[in-house]
Amino acid sequence: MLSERRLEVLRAIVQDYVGTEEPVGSKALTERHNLQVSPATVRNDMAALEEEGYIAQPHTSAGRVPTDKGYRLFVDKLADVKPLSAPERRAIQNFLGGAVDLDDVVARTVRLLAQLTRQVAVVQYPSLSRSTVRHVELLALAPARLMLVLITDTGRVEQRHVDCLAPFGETSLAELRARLNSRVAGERFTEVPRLVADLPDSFDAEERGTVSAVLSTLLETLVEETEERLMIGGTANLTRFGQDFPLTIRPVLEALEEQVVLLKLLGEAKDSGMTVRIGHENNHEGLTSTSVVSVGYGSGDEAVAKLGVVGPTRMDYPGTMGAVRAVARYVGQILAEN
Amino acid sequence: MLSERRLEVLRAIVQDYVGTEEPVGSKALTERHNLQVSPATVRNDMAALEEEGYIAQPHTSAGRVPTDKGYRLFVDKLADVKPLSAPERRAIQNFLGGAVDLDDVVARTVRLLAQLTRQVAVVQYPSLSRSTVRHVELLALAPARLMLVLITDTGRVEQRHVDCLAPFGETSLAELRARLNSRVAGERFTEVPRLVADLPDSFDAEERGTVSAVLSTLLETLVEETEERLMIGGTANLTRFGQDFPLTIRPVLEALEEQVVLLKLLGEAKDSGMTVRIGHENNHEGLTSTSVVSVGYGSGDEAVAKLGVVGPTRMDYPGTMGAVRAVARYVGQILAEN
DNA sequence: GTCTGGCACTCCCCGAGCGCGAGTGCCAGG
DNA sequence: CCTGGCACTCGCGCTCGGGGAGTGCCAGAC
Repeated sequence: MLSERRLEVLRAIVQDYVGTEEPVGSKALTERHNLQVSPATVRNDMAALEEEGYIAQPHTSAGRVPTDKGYRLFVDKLADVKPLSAPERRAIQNFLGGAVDLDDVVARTVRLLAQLTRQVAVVQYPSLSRSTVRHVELLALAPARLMLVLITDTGRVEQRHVDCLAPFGETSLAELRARLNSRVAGERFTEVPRLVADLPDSFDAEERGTVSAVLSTLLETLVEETEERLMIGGTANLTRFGQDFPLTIRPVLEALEEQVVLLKLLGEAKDSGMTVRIGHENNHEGLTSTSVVSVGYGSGDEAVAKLGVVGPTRMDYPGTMGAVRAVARYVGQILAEN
Repeated sequence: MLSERRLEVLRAIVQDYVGTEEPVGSKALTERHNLQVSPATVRNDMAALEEEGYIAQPHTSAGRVPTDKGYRLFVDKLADVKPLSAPERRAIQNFLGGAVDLDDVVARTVRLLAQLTRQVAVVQYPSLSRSTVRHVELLALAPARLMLVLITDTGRVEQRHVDCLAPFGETSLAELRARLNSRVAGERFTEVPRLVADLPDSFDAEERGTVSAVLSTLLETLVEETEERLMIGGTANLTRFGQDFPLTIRPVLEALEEQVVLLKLLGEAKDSGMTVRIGHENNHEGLTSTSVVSVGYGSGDEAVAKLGVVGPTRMDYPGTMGAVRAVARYVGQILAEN
């Protein structure tokens, strides 16, 4: 077990390194933090911390740098989430309040997060699988072609075309629309398959094919994982990463473009509470020198999606966590208001 | 007026510089292109080209590099659009053909363009102002709250909430829906205001307020310029820019994040035919070392939106133009099929 | 007039060498 | 267990010089 002071030294190293972006030495530490001990003592502590794998030196006789393990300990034990100031909170509320629709909410959230944290922001659209159905709309585009529009309680809209074998009358369409909605409106997506299973039975044989086609399109839409969308912003902040550029920034940009990677990352995070994944914990080659801070958000108690930021492992964790948490809360509020 | 050979020299300089990314000298030129003249002659030509401002040297006694003016001449007079190969075209068609909805079409187009050109791709969503209305849907969310859904011929869906002063019956709602659609379905957005102007008159006094509210929300949606959306991809390709990184890449990323900037850029491009804006022609500080190749696309003869790529001024113009044009064509086809 | 070969000149790039300074590990003493 | 002292290490930045690619100019040939 590490002594109290050694933890204090680790905290100081993390803080200084995050601030200066340069390896920190024993002398500088004692000067900037009042540790009440001499540099030599700190050196001994550092040697111990290095032994345990919390810090490392880039070269012999250089200062120390926290390792992923060191950041992990810092986040778990040594850092408190830093709450935002009142003006900051007001600004968030004002900014998000001006949104006109879901797209706009997400877009504004991304901008906001990127600006607050000065890092890359990622916001997932409210997930279909955890939402409920607000309304299903059916339109005839052509005699044998329908459009299915699915509207969720979070305001998300999905649309699909359905080709019917036989023309489908306006009366039948109205009936199907009415029955469909009376069954699924307000229900969770996961319940829908069960609720509509016997719907085709109540239609004439000749209409049954089309009804089934509509239903299967609907079900497909509900489970479609590829439709887990997200929005990214603040990539320009990547340029503040370091100066060893192409090597660092390239794989990160590539990872960010692969929405699959990000969705997986967010998916692996805890459903409730904040998740911080540091460096190698991301299990992704391009993201070994980045950390991801994410948290769920939703209109009610339950999270409908996640948002977060991606930044260098060398980031201001308390501040970032504070911003992420605050933004998630306000987004939840905005969604609840609609 | 420049002689034939001097133009040939300029073309060779552009081609070599694009290939090697290094200033090109007279000797290398004569070796790689069979100009049938000696380096000394080429040097004279180069001096003339420099005099005219088509090329420049980074330092005394270094090779020459094309200027924006040089690229401009190259694009206008010396280069032909390079058509894609048959396999490439088939690949495009296959890839785009798999799209399930408009979002997917746009997303796939972005990926495709980025991959083909190895540059940053930008695709504008079909513009509302040039589309026609396919359907307007009205749903009652609550007694005094409606949702307005606007579906365009390009498959785009916009939704807005409308608060009514007084509850609005289901019958009235159906009537409004029917009348609204019979007037505007199939019409261009620009016509809509005229077509619905007298609609409130045909309703009872007490319903008129709500009808007006719905209409004004509809009109707002139609003119909403902020809703000109676009999608970006391939930013990782920026890392191939050069090695003097932070300085080059930073402002470009920032410009790309400002969708307003991009929309302005695309907006200034010609409506028909391909537009190439080179370096300073973009009138944007962050984009002085990038060129934008853009073209309109649409389901019919007329362009409903634009797409293009952003890359270094030192880019393969013929190839890029070929890819952009081909992709635009196929996207148009896909849209027409729906 | 136009092209060519020759020649002197310029200037960037690259690697070697060097001093400085920050930081370390270790040790002896409090 | 902490502290001050001390020798050592090693990366960084600087300068310096050689090599090479490229240029401009000029005189001569076609």
